[in-house]
Amino acid sequence: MPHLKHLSANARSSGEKDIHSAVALCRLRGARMTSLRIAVLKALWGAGRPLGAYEMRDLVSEASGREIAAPSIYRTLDFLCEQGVAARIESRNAYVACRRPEHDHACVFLVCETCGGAKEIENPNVERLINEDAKRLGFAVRHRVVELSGYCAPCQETL
Amino acid sequence: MPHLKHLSANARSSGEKDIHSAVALCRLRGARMTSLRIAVLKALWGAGRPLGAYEMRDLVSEASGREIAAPSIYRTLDFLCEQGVAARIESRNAYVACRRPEHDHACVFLVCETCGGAKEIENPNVERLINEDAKRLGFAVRHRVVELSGYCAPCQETL
DNA sequence: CATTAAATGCAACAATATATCATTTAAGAG
DNA sequence: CTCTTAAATGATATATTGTTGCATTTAATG
Repeated sequence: MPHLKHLSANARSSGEKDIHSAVALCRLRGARMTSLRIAVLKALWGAGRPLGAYEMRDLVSEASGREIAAPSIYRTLDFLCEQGVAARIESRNAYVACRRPEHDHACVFLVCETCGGAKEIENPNVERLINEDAKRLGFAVRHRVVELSGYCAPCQETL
Repeated sequence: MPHLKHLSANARSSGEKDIHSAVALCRLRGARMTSLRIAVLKALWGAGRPLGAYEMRDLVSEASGREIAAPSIYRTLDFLCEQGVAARIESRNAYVACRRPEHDHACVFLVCETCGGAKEIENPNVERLINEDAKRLGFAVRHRVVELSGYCAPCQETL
């Protein structure tokens, strides 16, 4: 495996297999996996970090050899988020491939302000506590956003 | 107290006193509380719900009788957030007055998709769990975003 | 192959946010 | 009180992010 030194740990560990299983999951649900959707998903996995919509547009446009317009990218990203194979980082206006494609999952994202990387973790206890708060207030939760920004371990060492 | 039926519960309960204590807190820290900063803070308290920056610009412009430009509004909102007397709702691109002005607080916001209202609660356990996760990963947290969107109790009854 | 709903292309535009530099304001020193 | 100086604001332009509306293409199904 040569020429991998510029790829992040996330990108290195994300093989074709992960994308294929994400694609398969969407297909199982009856969703159409078009070439654009697959291209966007590949770009997300390949980046291994949150990508802005316009950054994504440039990547996919270059990879496909033609100009993809912003609305197509936004629609595609919306679709991937609905399917749970991607997630939007609200505090960054950016999108990442999601490791937990089950629907309505509650992830915690840790976003590094230095390298721009995002780590996704699960914490059922956080989800439970939050849901308890909501229930106590009679609030019907449709979507959860739990994001931490700061400095990841590698970036702290570099300083 | 006449003519209050169009104000939200939040707005009703937010008197001058709250604003004054927020202003006093900022002053104690050595911050300059200018007329623009106070006007923006008043608008935030008065609204009792998250306001977008441009919505804020229109409100403050009308109240002051002259056009305030977007950059001034953004700078002012940034300042109020740094002081902890306001908070940004990332998933809404909006700002609310903050009931817990202590710095580096971890609030949970419950934002209603129907009425646009936002309720702010504290949950030290959520904060603790999140911090434990971060610590385990060697991640240095600088900022936390915990936001729920869904339907508040009153809006559920209306349906 | 025809039908049809979903997906995409495309152009314009709306909403959100920032950069830059000139000007004003206000706190503290003398 | 006036001067000095740093902070805050004004003003203009521009960058970035996201959406609307409608025409066209694509792909699943009969």
